[in-house]
Amino acid sequence: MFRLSRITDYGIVLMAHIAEQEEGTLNSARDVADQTQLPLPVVSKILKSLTREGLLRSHRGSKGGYSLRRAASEITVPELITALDGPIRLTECASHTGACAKEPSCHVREPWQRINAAVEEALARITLSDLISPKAGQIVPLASLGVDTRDLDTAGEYEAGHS
Amino acid sequence: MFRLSRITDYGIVLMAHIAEQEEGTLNSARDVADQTQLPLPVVSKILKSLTREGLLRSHRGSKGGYSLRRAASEITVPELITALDGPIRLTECASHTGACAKEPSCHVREPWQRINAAVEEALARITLSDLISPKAGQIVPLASLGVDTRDLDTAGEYEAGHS
DNA sequence: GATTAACAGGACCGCAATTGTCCTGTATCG
DNA sequence: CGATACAGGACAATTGCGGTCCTGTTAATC
Repeated sequence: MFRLSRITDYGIVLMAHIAEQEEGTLNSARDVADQTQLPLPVVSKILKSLTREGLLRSHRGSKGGYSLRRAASEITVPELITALDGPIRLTECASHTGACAKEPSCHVREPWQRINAAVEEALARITLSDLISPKAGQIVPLASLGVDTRDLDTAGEYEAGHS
Repeated sequence: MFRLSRITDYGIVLMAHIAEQEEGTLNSARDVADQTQLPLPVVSKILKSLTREGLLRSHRGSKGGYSLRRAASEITVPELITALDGPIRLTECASHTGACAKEPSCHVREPWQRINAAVEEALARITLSDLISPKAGQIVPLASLGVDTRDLDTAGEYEAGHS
């Protein structure tokens, strides 16, 4: 099933929550768990991972907690996904060439690799701040993403299509 | 891990293979399995599913087999994914509203729904024929998809930044 | 009409991966 | 020194996927 793991789903919610707090706030796992209504152990685990991956900064001890390591506008969705889910690979052989014994007889690999890259690139245009700013709902990503299957050289003939 | 199921991966390979055959050819599961180097039981299972989902037409009996029900150029990637993997939902609540008890406290749902739609839309621009035509590798989809996170109207204030 | 080739539709099991919890450190604040 | 919080794993349980197989049913061929 084509979906993100629940951990990643949660992780993004948590990051968004932290990003919404005033800058400099230290968010304890407990607070975040309470406010997002997610179970504490899970929250704790995810925040630890995100810290390990360099997306959060942690402060130990009493009155400690987590805060963003970079500005929300500098953190992209694929970074979040990669941190929690591992690298984005829609198909098994999407990234590496030569990993599949059936490559000689398979004519689909290379196109898929491009599709994979394309999806990742599309997501990379969305930052954490896009997910939280109330405006973001309208401003929003990809609304009518200008993706085109046909030859890009002839992009002129592609209707500027907003939906 | 953010990926398609193996069944879907295989399914697309199989569909591409069938699409490559001369129109009107009846492809038996055995032939397809042989030529794609995939195990017959799996191939058989997948082809049956694809038939049930209306993407393939089947002919029973000796000398029977499968053929595309529609032209390859009319079959999109999300159709394939949906047929085998179910509807595209990057996150649990990406499609339906009201399924998550935490919605009131969650500020991320709506943006995610858009992202989901956007990814799907991006993939929808890719047809089966894009995956098989030898040119397609170059012409290719999405190569530098013109997706933009910021408001399209205010695109000016966004640093032209491609990475 | 008998035989064979192929699809139809499930039942079924084993493995793997994800979830979620818990426990034992270590650091920091008061 | 005590309380609070993060760090880092170990761990069990469930879920679902991947893959196989079996029993019909349909159609072509001899």
